[in-house]
Amino acid sequence: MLSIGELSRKTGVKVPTIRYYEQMKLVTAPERSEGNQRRYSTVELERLTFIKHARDLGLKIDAIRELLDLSAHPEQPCADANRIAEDHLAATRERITQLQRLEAELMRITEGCHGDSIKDCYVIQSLSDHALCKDGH
Amino acid sequence: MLSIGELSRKTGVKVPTIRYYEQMKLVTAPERSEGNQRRYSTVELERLTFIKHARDLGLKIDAIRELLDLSAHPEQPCADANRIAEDHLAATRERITQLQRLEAELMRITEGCHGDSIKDCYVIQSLSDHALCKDGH
DNA sequence: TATAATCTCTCTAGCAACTAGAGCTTCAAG
DNA sequence: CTTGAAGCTCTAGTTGCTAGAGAGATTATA
Repeated sequence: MLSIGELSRKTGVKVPTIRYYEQMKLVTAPERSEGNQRRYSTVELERLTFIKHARDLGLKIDAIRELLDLSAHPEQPCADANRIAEDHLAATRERITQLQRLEAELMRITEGCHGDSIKDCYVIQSLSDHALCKDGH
Repeated sequence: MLSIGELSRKTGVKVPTIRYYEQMKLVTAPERSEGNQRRYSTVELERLTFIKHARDLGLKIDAIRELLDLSAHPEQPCADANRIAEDHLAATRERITQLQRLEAELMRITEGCHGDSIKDCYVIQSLSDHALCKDGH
């Protein structure tokens, strides 16, 4: 039986976050000690490891909840689990593309500045005047 | 003189967001009509355009406030403005790298799944067992 | 000028996913 | 048996908005 602190150390999930997940019903409320402290078994350790890993991958709480529900029904087809992962992959790719566009513009802005006082600072000008941008964002 | 709705249409910033920015002191409280409605001049239009552009680039409210303060002092050196933009560029690049690592792992996970029921679904397994990951995240 | 349709006003509350702190109780080591 | 760390519940704060209630203002048309 693990205390919440030990569970935290083993999973890398902070103590208040574990309690938050319990509130959000991502993890079920564990047994309690005589003095009302949480005591976890390896079942909960595994479940929380799963959650941590999924969160590190950027999955939203709702998506994780869905995956946990799915994994509770081992005989069902896994198309749904795949769909969740693929949706997230697509969203991740889109976000990367978007950030790369921003990177390009930020480079242009920071490299373009050769004035030395604000009144002819390219950074400030670029932000004021959208027409200086190369692409429409 | 523009009403808040007109300002919204011209800048692409939603009406409640404009009021929110006023509360956050990103834009100063404008004049009011007889009947207490906000009336904006082109000064505010430009300022809000600046803000919108910076937000689209992903800059945080605090960074934007700093840039606005800087642009109010045209005779000061623009090194600070450059630093803000460069900091943001660095953060953006880091985020891209991070997302690319996630993309790789998500690909591995979704492509690896050839089972047809949850009990041997690679997606679920990968999330449960961190050891299946190639890199340490 | 009356009236209807559309804006706008303030205020409060909610979102995601936590984090921080107050004030208290319990546990484990020596 | 004491003491200090860890745990408990509860509330409120974070960021950048968004939604809704219920009231008042403005504008276009009849």
